[in-house]
Amino acid sequence: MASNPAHPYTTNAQSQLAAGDALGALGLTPAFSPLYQQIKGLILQSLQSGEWKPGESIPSEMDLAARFRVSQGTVRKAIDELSAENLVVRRQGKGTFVATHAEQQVQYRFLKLQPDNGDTQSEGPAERTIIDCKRLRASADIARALSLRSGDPVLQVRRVLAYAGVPTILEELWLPGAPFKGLTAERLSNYNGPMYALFETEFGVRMVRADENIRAVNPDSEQAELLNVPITAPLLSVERVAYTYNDTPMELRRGLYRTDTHHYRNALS
Amino acid sequence: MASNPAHPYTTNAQSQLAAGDALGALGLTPAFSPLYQQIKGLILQSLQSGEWKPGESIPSEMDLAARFRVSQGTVRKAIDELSAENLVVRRQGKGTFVATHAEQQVQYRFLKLQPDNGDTQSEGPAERTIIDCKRLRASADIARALSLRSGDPVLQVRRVLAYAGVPTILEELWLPGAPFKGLTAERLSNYNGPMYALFETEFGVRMVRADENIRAVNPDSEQAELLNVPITAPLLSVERVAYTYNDTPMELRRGLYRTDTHHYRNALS
DNA sequence: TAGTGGTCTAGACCACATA
DNA sequence: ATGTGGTCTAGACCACTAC
Repeated sequence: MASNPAHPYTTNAQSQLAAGDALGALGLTPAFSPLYQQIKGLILQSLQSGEWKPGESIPSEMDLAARFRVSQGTVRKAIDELSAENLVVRRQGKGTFVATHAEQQVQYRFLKLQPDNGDTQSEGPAERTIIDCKRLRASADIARALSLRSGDPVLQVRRVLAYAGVPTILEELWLPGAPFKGLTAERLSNYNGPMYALFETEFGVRMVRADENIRAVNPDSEQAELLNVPITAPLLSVERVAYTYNDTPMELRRGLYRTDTHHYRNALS
Repeated sequence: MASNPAHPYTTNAQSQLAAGDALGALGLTPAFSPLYQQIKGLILQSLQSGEWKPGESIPSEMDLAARFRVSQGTVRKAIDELSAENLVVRRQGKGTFVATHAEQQVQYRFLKLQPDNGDTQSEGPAERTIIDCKRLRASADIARALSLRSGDPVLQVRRVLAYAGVPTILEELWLPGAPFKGLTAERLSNYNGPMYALFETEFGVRMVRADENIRAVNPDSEQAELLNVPITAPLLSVERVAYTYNDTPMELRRGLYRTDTHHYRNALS
């Protein structure tokens, strides 16, 4: 076969095979997937390995294209998907940046509670009070949620979030012990900002997505006291499992939300 | 200027101006936007005008490219966005289809309540019972939500949804009177399927997105009786505004959900 | 076999940010 | 002036579906 000046897909097929072999060498199924998906996977690995840290810029599309030996358009499509999944943020003229919970604009990305008078647009809670931070052994349900074994070491944190002096959210959260070694109530109290930002900068753990299960419940007497409501008050129970890369669960969080002055907002599409 | 064999962006700019003029003729701001955004807008108009009906296929990318005098890639990017917004569904080898609430696969798209034991994956409620369907005048809050004036005619529907014989959802919904003229309790009772599918086929109204405000509340005595719970039971209050094309609100729905055997599931990313 | 959407490339120019 | 992401085109081939 003559080497025509333009036969893009031949080049493509070669790269595809090469990338497939790379995946095969990693012990993954060499199942067929488009080139840009494979490139996306490679970029994901670099994100996960910490080659580029949260807030930093990743190499330009041209650089990545050269590195992976594919066209710039293919890299672009890979980054398009990463951007749609909120793993990176593109900024025209500046570059593509690793997403972070520490940025002002998308702070408290996972907190859907908003004040009823929507003028103060989705700002974070004004006051945060740590109740305690204990080292425990995982019970069966905690272990299941975090993909651990019963009895594995976990950290339990409890705190209250208040808006304008009104305690509104009571949170109880569990973290796997190993990745969060060294986390104390004091460090949590001293940190001023979203807890997920602290996880990124201090422990290198980046939450990329989460699932929430929501119910209406009544508080027990201790919860009622902490939230300053009667035990007959209906409250939102929000159970969240947050995941880092590779769908690895890294946090179980159980929140009780007062919804007398706030509401949980959800956009459906 | 000589007509070079390849000067794509010149062609592009011409088309851009042409499309811009078309928009201008419609009285819209001729503000700059990329060609594919303008094409997206034109496709959206055809969807809205009913040129292609829910469930039908729209013209192929090549046909649309010829129609709008742009490249197939530009049409593709426009359809990409419409697909991401769930307005159309692509099927490889078959075509691109207008999305519908009547399809088996995405039925009850807006219903986030799921049974606690996730084995029965997000199926619809088993039994639906219409309580009543009245013609009323819009109160101030109903009017505001539906972008009507106080006193405008609206329809109010109330119904109960049950799972395995257990009444679980009590819904009260308001619709603008004009578009839904002729809707009766009988027609609702006879229809077997999602209410949004009936809206599409019988009234030509397609809901494309919705916003929900969620709270924890206690029922009043009537609500408690209909749901077969004590008035002290905490319930989820889900207030939804559903929109058709052009962000036009077409339904206000207030639901009370029992969350003793079900939960509201939300994916955050 | 033909038609559809899906992938990939190559190259050009635009819009934005920075120096 | 340079480099980044953003847009647009043209053309090729792949994967799926239907006839």
